[in-house]
Amino acid sequence: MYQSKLFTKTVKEAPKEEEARNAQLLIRAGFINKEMAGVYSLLPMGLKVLKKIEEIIRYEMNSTLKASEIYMPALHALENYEKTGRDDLDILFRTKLATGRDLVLGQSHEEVVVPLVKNHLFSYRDLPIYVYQIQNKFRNELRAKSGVLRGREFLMKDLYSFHADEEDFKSYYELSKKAYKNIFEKVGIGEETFITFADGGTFSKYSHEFQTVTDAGEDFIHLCESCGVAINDEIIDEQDSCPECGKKKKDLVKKKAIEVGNIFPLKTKFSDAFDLTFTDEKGDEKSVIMGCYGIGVGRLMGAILEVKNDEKGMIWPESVAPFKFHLIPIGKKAEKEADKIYRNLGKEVEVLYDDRQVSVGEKFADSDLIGIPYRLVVSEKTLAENSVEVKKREETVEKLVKIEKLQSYV
RNA sequence: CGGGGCAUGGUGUAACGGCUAACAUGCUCGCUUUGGGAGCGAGUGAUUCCCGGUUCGAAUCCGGGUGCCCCGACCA
Repeated sequence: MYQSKLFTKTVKEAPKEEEARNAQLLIRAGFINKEMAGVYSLLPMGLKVLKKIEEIIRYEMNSTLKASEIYMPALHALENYEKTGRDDLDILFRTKLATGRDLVLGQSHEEVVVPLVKNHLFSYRDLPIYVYQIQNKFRNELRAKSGVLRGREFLMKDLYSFHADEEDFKSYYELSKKAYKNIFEKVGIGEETFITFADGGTFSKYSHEFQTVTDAGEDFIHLCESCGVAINDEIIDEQDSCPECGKKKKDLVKKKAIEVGNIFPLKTKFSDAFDLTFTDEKGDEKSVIMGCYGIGVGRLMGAILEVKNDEKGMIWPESVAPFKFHLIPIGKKAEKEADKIYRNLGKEVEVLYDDRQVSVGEKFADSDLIGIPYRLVVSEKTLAENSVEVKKREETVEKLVKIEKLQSYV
């Protein structure tokens, strides 16, 4: 893409109202626009990053977890929440139809997916069922905070599983841990992200969260460094030791972290609320066992950024970067060759081509801010060697690479 | 929702109750310049968040709103 065609601009200083590192960088680089507290527009490069994260999630949902993607509405009937007892949640955005019927904006989709599945589930032969969606959620938070980490409208992946018995649920739940681990590794924060025992609510001992260690986080976890599992601070008082390997509580390390994912055994809480049942092999009617599995997609983008940045700007992992290469010509004489390189590389990978007539310093500063993995500089100097200077964003060393060898980086 | 802070061109900041609200940056035009946010010149851009009050006079003081940020509470 030609940088001159990008309608967004970078700015030197973030608005002073943003203190969160993720919001400062995303706004300075023109990835997002703030509409109000906790509500952001996604601009071209921000959207590209988000779409890449979505695709990584989709792949794991489809291939590892064999789930089917659907898309449910944001407008929900309040009646459904009366059935599950969640109609008094204070984070619900409430609204009405013109006819007066009470509605809420969806903050989660159990109240929609269970009646939906009820229309398609009758026999044990129909089970298990796995459905997921990637969709905006609305939560009327008393306090939005930390940039994109806690918004009032935000993109979320939510998966719901339906099982005939506890064993079948259990094995799927374990598989979901694996899928989640794959996702966080692929987006580049595998080393900082830990599965964490958390409160299971009234009907399960535990749920599990995926917590990314960063000072920007709003949770505290107690990390067991021997087995790489953590315990959420909210349940630490009930524990004597690591539930995974038995290491003593006093040897766990307390860290600040952000919850990027959560998986939750629901037992029959929601299926019972809507009489979601099936007929088993013996002809008996039984309740369906459920699980739900969430990932905050926008929050994940923010969490990646909190982990991957330096004083100059963002450092995107290649898997989610808006572009792979940032091509920068210096001087009139380099432009012709840069055009040619852009045409060749651009056929195979995403290249942001800085074709703007601005000073070198500005190009470099913007390049560091935007944080594309590979910076390619073409100048009279490099052309004398028939080369291009290649620099990885996360490294300080540059090296000259012959133009014909550039293909090996694709 | 409890506590604290802030609000001035697009952005970042300045201005004793008193002159035409200043500076930087941005943007426009011209010249110049191309290996780290370049230089010179000329322009442009503001209902000082809103409503009310005090005063001869309010960006500045007072009252009430609203918005934003931070701490806490909350977070199936």
